[in-house]
Amino acid sequence: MLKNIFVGNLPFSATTDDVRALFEQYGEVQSAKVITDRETGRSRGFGFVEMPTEEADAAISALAGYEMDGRPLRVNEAMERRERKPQQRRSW
DNA sequence: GTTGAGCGTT
Repeated sequence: MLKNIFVGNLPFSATTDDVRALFEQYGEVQSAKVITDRETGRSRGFGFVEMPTEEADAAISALAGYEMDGRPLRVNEAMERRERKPQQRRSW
C-alpha cells in the first residue's frame, strides 16, 4: 500500500530530485514531485512523495521539521488530490 | 511564498 506524502515549506531552490533523494533515505520512493507554477515554471514551495505506508511513516517522523535551506519542512500525509466530497470541491 | 490539473460551477 502506498501513502501519499505532502511536503510543504520547501525552499524555492528545492527540486524534485532533491526531494526524492531526501526521502529515498527512508525507503523506496515510488514517485516524487515538486509542484511548479504552470505559467511561471517557478516552484510553489511544496511537493508530493509516494512511498510504501511503513516507509512513508518513517520518513514523515524523520523529516518533519527537517531544515532545508533554513526552512523547517512540513511533512505529513497528503490531503486530497482531486477526489473528495462534493462540498469540498474547489470553487474554480 | 503550503495540498498537484483543470472537467467548467457547490
